[in-house]
Amino acid sequence: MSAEPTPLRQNVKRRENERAILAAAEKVFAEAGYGGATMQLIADVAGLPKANVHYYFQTKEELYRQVVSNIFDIWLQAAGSFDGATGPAEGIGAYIDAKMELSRTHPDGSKVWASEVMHGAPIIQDYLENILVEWTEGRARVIQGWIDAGRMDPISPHHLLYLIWATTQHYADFGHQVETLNGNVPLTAAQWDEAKTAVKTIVLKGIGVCG
Amino acid sequence: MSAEPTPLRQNVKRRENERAILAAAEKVFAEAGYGGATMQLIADVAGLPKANVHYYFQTKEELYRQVVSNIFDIWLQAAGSFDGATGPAEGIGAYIDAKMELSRTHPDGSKVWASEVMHGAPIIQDYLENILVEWTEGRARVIQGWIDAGRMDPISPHHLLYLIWATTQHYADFGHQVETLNGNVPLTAAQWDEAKTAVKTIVLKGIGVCG
DNA sequence: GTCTATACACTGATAGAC
DNA sequence: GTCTATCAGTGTATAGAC
Repeated sequence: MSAEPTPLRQNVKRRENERAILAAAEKVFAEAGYGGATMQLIADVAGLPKANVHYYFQTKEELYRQVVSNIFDIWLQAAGSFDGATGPAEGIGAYIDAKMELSRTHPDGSKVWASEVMHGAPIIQDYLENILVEWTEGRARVIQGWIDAGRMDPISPHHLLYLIWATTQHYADFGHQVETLNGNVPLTAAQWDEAKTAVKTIVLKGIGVCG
Repeated sequence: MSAEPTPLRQNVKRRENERAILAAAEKVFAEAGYGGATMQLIADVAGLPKANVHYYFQTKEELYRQVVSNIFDIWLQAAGSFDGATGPAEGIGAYIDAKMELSRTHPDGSKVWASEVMHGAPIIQDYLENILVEWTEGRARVIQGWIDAGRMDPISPHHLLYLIWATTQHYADFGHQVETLNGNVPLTAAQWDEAKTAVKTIVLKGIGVCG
């Protein structure tokens, strides 16, 4: 009934397995940290024997690096909200929305990223020093331009960005604490909207933009 | 020359060793996470044989619990800035200052706390559900009182607190990223003041308080 | 390509001499 | 109280049958 595995089929299987392993790894690394995560548990969550995980990703560190790398890419995509904005209200507002949405849909990725940075970014220091520095300086210049044009208050662009990163990612990284303070139930869709509105209201008004 | 160890002397030695172990543990747990930290490394940093660490703290988990517990206490002390404030400008401003100062002087503790919460607070969930919930609800009522009195904008107190926690702790938890974006050098005293001012400016203006 | 069995290193914890 | 030596358990990684 079933045909012999063709090269195409094998490639499909390979991609499926790699995706399953990466998804499982993101979850396990987020829940247990790099040191606490085990290849055995990642294999179990992915539904594969441990040796297969090592077949696709030779070492634990290589798998971890791939996970962190994927997260960083997603993170950078949200940065697009900044570009093509006609002013601070639109640009910063859309950026906050995008990052809040990422915290809602991708909490595990955010946690892995936070963990990596908290431990001194041993794996992705080169990303930080190159891509992130470049991105940050570019956006800081955009913000400074808005300030020079009198479209918002003279706030240090870097500290403004830190405040936005910290607050939006808090809903993912400290999601467990937020849930506990919410009576041990996850935020509802309405509460997520409330959070987005509260953050945007404070930030935009705080930098002197009407909204 | 030296006298026999008296009970007093032994107690002093005991306290010194415990303090050294706790300080080393905080540092190692912050840098490597719970799973990545080893009793051997903690012992080395503390300058003691590994067996001695086990003599004072029977298990790794017990030592970790003690570290997290200490951090939580320090965290709650900063909360005092809120009490006795005559209004939102003073209360929230002082609270931000206190939390920023904690991030500057106690970054390791902040990281351990963040790591613990990110992994679902397996050790200190009872603290969260009791002490933190109580503290948060109490302060939320204070803020709501200021709102009702027309002294600040009608912002959701919980989301305001999350924004303050996230932003102030970001300078500790993501200190490595901040440093990288600062040209690979730590923030100077002047830059810390700049950060404090930026955060307070955005938050206070953002909630409709003149300052 | 897939999976079982296993080598090898390391960790938390403890026993027992001092 | 202190420290050396060691055990039991677990982790990453791989060899080799299929």
